[in-house]
Amino acid sequence: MPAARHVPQRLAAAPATRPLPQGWEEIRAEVLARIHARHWLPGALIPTEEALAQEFGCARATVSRALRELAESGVLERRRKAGTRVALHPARRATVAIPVTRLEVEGRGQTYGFHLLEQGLMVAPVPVTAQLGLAPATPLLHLRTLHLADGRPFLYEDRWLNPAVLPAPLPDFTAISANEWLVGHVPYTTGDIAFSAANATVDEAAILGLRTGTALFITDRTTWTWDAPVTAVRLAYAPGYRLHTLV
Amino acid sequence: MPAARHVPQRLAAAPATRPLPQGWEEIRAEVLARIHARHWLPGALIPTEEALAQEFGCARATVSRALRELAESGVLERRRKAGTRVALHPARRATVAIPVTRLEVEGRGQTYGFHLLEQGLMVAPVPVTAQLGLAPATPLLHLRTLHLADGRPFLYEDRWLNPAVLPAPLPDFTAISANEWLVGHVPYTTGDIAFSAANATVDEAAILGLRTGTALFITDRTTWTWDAPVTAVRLAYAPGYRLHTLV
DNA sequence: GAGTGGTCTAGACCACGTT
DNA sequence: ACGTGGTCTAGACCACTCC
Repeated sequence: MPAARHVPQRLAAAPATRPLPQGWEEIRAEVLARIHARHWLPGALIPTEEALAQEFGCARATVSRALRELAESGVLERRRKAGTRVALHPARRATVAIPVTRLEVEGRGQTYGFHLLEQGLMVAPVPVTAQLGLAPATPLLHLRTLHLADGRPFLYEDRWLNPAVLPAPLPDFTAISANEWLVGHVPYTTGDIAFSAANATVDEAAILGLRTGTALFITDRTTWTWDAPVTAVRLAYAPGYRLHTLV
Repeated sequence: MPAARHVPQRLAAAPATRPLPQGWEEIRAEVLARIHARHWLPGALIPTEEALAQEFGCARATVSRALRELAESGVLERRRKAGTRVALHPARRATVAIPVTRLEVEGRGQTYGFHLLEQGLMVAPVPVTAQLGLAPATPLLHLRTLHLADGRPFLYEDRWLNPAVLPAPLPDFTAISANEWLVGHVPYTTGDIAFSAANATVDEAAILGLRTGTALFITDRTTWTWDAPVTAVRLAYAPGYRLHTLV
């Protein structure tokens, strides 16, 4: 909880108000409450940081922190000079965690395992090189891995690695999954992730032990380190997988 | 860009270093660069805020902002007294935007439309009431809506609304979609979202104009206002839909 | 030009968790 | 107990953008 020292009293006190919000978290809650109470309507301008700071008897920076968080979660829209508005079309933002597969499995209390199905340097299909922004004929390291939970197929991973940007001694990918080695050895800075659904192909069904056509949850990820592409990977999850938002 | 005034010069200047990072964004980039250069290894302690502030010649609050952002995105792990470490198992966090369906369609340059397929007050299935934390026999408002893009099926929405918490004059849901009315009239404070894949049922296939068994991208959302449940909704997207992360 | 948010500073107190 | 991050303050300058 925030400190309550040095609290300047409002001179123009509203009669019998509830206690002032303390700290940026309570201010954020208070603003949300006013929006929810339809005291501040969608699209409406809310008071300036300075006005709110005066009302709450705190520094402007504290109000700023609260409003910034709300703007980052899509509740408010802020522009200099124009002020702060309640979002009219709240494209709410949600955060998802993308853990290493081993931890994802172990987090469910299951035993993790994996099989490297294929490994080889080869020319990638054009969609892959295009996605990575590489010349069409660039040879890439292709790894296909089946991840297991309690010995049962959990996730089929089809990965292309750019050998040009990998640190020198490549590991034995039958001993450590590419997934896990990468996060420890190529901390990435940017990436793009897309989620979708697809019917299992004949190959995917065979690998995952499913009937052809089973609906699979798909994650496509492209990873970059500064400006060099590192890896493009497609993850196909066995049925039952659900990706949850945080909090 | 941040201000560069009042920059205290480092007394113990390292010889011929590159210019100091200016502002919290550049500091964040510098920290990321050191991690990426494997100067700071996964699991390792990095200097304290105070030490970095001294090194960069800025206030501690500026370093704090940069490190906080990195912690929020999963790159660093911070604990009081224990200090700040490079995340050993970086469960990277990604943010997705959840817009109103109409805007999602219009954002693709397509024309939006919808049909209300069913509307009625009825006892919800047990999984739904359980998900909302309501008594099993609670009557809920059930809405089934088909959203269209350029006249073609885009999204099938199966929604349960808690009438007890809705503002008094309910709209004509054939004129405004529940999706859109809710965001304008019941700003929510919390919610849980899960993404998954499922084969289209016979009904879903008929509604969306697909073959039974087609893989659908599913979003399940539960929404609360403070502590009262508002709505539980299942969205089934027509094939081709991809959910992208921001940035 | 002027108003608003965005950032920075220097200092301070506090909460938490390791020791 | 003590070190580290978390937060707050009061003031300042700046960037952006609307008028």
